[in-house]
Amino acid sequence: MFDPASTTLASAPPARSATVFPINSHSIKVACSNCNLRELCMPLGLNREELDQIESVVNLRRKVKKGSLLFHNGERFTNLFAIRTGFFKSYVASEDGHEQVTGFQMAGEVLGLDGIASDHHTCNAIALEDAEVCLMPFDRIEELSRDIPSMQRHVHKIMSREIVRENGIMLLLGSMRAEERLAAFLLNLVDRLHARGFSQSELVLRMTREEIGSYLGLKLETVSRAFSKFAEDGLVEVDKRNIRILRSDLLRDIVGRPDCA
Amino acid sequence: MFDPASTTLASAPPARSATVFPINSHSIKVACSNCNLRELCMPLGLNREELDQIESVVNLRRKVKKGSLLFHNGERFTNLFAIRTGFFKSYVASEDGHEQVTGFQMAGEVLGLDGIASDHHTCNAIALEDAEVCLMPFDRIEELSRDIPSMQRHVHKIMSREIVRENGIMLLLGSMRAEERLAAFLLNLVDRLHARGFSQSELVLRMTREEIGSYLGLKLETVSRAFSKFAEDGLVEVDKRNIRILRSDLLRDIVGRPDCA
DNA sequence: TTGTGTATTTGACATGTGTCAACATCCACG
DNA sequence: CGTGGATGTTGACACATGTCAAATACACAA
Repeated sequence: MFDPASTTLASAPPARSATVFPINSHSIKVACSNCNLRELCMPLGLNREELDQIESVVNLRRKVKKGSLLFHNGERFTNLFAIRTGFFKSYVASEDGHEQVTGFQMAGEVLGLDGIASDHHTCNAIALEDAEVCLMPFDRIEELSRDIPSMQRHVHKIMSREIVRENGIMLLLGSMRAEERLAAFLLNLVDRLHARGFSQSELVLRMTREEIGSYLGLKLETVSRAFSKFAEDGLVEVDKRNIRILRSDLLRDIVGRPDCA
Repeated sequence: MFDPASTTLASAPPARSATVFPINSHSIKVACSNCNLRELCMPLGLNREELDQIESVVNLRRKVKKGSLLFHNGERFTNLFAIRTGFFKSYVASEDGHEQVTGFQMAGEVLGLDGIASDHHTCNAIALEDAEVCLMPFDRIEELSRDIPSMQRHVHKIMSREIVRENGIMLLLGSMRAEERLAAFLLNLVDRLHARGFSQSELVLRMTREEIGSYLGLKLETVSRAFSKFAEDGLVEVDKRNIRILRSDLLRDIVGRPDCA
């Protein structure tokens, strides 16, 4: 269970259908006021005028094909991106070419916060399925934050939430063993999907075993073995990337603490 | 018994002195305009009036004894803390009692950003030596950010920088081996100390091997062995917590290359 | 002084995960 | 339909790090 007060993300009412439906082939106008993800992206309790202001900022969408980059390390930072549909991974690369996945993002989540620090992105974001994002020019966000305190607070909370999330990942990477990591990962994913109106027990992985492994600090073979172990023990059913969670209680036991990543 | 905080960060004498004037045992007034850490805490290019505004926000200091908590998980969030003197660790704890150190913070750095997300802190911060911090009520920071765009940008950069830092730790924890982690850790520490006017090659560790290990996802014995290996290879001199870096070039090589042992 | 507790180092051994390899499966595309 | 490349599973083995234990040094209090 999640605590509805703790995060606006989790408290959002079901926003159905994160599957992709091509809207138009080019960038189009956005209407935040009609967007069913609004409560994930935007602060609550805005009046009509404030909503209009926001729509003047969030004025473009962009479609991102599966496998293509939304932004990359070194690119100049100008926009934050709110995911409308689709699924992304973000990752950093070390000099020797190793890739470390730093997160998987889904509808209603924000990408690009890393770029604020130096006006250039320091990581990469790639679409794991055809996706659509809303462009939010950051200087306009800052203007808006100066005018609308609830907007300002919202931006701060989104950034702080990312810091807290990464604290959780550090705990995971620093102290958990393979099966604990995978259990935490699955529970976190299914929680976030459930908050968006999807099943509590079934999910489709959009990423490879290797990408999961990179995120969890494991090799793909170890991830595969952990899946097999869970299946053997009757905790989950695994059919390629289709996962059904049978015993989330036992998964939670394995993690030791719920809701970490 | 004035002034325990004069035993500050490291072995070398501070070039840009971080020593404190004698102060009494409770919180006192602050003068940012005179603070030699201003360039770390504050945006550049503020005029007199803006500085006065800031000083009306950053109006209290607090002394923190070695070993005592600055804030803890669950505590209500009201302030950010700018470190004036001293050295902190921040950490999260899992239910089973395991502690994961999430960072070590020194003069000029900011603590408490985790609390913004939910109005409560989600980690703990403890002083590793007698310390002094400036209290910055966050609602006042937000007010100020609305009035002074360079302040707003500064706050955003500080938060983004923390996100980028944690991305780097994820890379470290997810893909580096013990000696690479320790090398990266030492280089990072000495860099930050050097930016504060301390030696490029000498440092005094304010944390135990166990705390280093927690931060790096290693056991204390592994940390100790890595230190011994570095010393044996002539990369560093290790005398308990006094470290002299002899070959930072080779340390850098170790960080960059994932196979060297 | 002596004693107690914490921190650190080092050795011997255990084990979880990585590495390498073989094989199966699936899907995109000719 | 094939067919080749990406993806996933599983086994055998290697090795980096964890675990356990002992010894040392030091700080601090009685």
